[in-house]
Amino acid sequence: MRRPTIADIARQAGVSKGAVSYALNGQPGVSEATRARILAIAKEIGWRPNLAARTLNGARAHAVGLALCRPARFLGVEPFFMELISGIEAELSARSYALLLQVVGDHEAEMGVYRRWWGEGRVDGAILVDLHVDDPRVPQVQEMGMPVVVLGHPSAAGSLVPVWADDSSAVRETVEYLVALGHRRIARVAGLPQLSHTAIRDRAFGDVCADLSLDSCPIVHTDYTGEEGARATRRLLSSPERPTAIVFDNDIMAVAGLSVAQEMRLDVPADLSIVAWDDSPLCQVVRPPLTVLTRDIPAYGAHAAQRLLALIDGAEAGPLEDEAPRLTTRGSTAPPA
Amino acid sequence: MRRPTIADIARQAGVSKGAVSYALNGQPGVSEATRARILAIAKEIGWRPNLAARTLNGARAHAVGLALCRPARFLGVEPFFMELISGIEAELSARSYALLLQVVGDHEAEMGVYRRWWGEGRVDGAILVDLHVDDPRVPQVQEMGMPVVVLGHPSAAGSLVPVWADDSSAVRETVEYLVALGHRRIARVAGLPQLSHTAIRDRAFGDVCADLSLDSCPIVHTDYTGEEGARATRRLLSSPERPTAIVFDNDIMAVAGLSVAQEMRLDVPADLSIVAWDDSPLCQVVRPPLTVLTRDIPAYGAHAAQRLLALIDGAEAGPLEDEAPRLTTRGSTAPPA
DNA sequence: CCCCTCGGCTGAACCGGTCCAGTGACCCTC
DNA sequence: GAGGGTCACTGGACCGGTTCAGCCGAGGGG
Repeated sequence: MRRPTIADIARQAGVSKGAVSYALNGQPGVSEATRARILAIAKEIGWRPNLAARTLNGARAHAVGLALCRPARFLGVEPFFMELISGIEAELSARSYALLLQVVGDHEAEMGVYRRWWGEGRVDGAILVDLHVDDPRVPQVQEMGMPVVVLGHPSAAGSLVPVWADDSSAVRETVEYLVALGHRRIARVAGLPQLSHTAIRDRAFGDVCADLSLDSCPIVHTDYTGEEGARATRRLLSSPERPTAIVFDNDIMAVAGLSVAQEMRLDVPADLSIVAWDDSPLCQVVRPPLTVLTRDIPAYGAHAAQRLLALIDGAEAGPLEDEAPRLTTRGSTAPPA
Repeated sequence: MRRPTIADIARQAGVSKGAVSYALNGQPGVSEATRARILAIAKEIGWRPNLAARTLNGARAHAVGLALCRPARFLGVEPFFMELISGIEAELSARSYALLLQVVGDHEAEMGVYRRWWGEGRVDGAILVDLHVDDPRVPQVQEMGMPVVVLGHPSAAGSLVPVWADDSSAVRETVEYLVALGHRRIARVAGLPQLSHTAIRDRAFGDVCADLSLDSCPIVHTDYTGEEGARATRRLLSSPERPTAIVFDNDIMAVAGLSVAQEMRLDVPADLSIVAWDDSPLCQVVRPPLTVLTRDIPAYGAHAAQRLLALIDGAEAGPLEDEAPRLTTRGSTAPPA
């Protein structure tokens, strides 16, 4: 049982392929009566447009690509990507676009994937995430001429369209809040130093600490895992200038830090205040529940997808600044004892 | 700058399109000298096969589909899907297959997605997850004639190829272990009751509790969220026949349960033992670290992808029983006080 | 020396759509 | 009633590959 084609419909309706094409695509060139007849036949025999045939005529592939370049075990850890993907999807599926996903090992492999997808006509565009400082992917995709939206700060996006949020102001808001509570020694447990958003947050943290002339404001870099988060916390809490507050770059490290504090018989929040970046069910489930920097990640993904679809449609798309992360206070922050 | 086609290569090499096609596909019909010349030109001008054109000739679409039918906020919570996807991908990308992903709201939408993908020739097959009891999707995809691998127990897979693990024996192993420690009142905080693996675990739990004539063995169903896990735990710990051990169906509920216990001034593991289903960094980060049922989820995904590719290649693929979850003991389980 | 075979290649059909030029039929208008 | 315009539709080229029938020339066997 072959899939029905427009030729089958044409034969049944007693018209030409061309007329069927017009009818099915809502284009002028057929009478309403004929159109209705053709649509009825198409429905009856269960006709679906063959995407390959359409694509071959220079039409869109109706798919966009996303290559994620983090080891599988890190991907699973953070809800971020799954939420991002569901946001992207919500937008794409409304327009019947598909998402092509690939998990790759490094940036070279990632570029290989994009080149292949683009070269094969499999995707109409892509979303670039996890920008690095001086990211080599930016000039490379620019050169490919593929429509691309970048999730990250405009300063790192070259001439690509960026969708971003103001992490700096979020960092500032957090530190100012902690200082208002009375903290003078605040530490930051950051993610991978080569990521551009880590650099931006690091700088903002340094700046605000200098502005407020804090006593100490160390930054420790990690790989986002709970183990490194725990180790960093242990190190910070063992130092002579022990911080009274720590801001973590993700939820899993914050929870690990909380465990370390409890292990060391420090009370949270009396002896140590904790702030996590990105809210997740996890943050609300532990005791005390964690004060967090909240982002609407699905919306972030949806906006990126919107911008990309606009770009694919040939529209001029400018950068989009999304809502900055908001501080949501819970039980893990308080004035130092 | 148009993408180069085989016609461009043919012109440059001074041969026909046909000859180029033979050369590029490693088929007989051209001399080795010509083949080398053609390959060199193809490489030089950066030729890539146009997938649409190939697909149009009845070739494979070189993509498989995966539609996930859980609300976005649940998806983000559990590392399961991200790990599963990375496992699937590892296998697919080795064969240059792409993964089409879509997050849908309900089973009807999911079937719509599969029908569209299959009808449009966008995918060569699909992977079905989260089987329900008497799942309507099973007969429907069977009817479509699309190659499909099911992640779930053979009893629910109809004539589709199942890839599964023996959850029953894992449940039994866990309960027997807890009983060996001295527990007589063991509860199970389960996931969505309509999921077929929940039903299987429920039955196994009931069976082993009966076999060992336990004093009480309540089951509470939840939606997998931390909140419901916490509520279920609170209810169980407030009952007159308070359990001394609880087995949770995922990690986030187990952590929520741990928090509830600590809130109620119960010591874990002295007053309450906790077991979580599926290991994750989270389980190792909390205090005490959680005893868990460990599965190699990426491998699970990889096996499903392997089976599916075999099916697509027209091979006869039988059911595949994957390794059963193993009990990994950590600090959250001990003899009752 | 002729015939046959076979390797190497060409030309064209084909996949399932889109889209453009062209063709009648019909209506309107002066 | 001739000219012009519009509408509904046809036929065929085309997208970029694959594949098949057939052609040509070289080499081998009788």
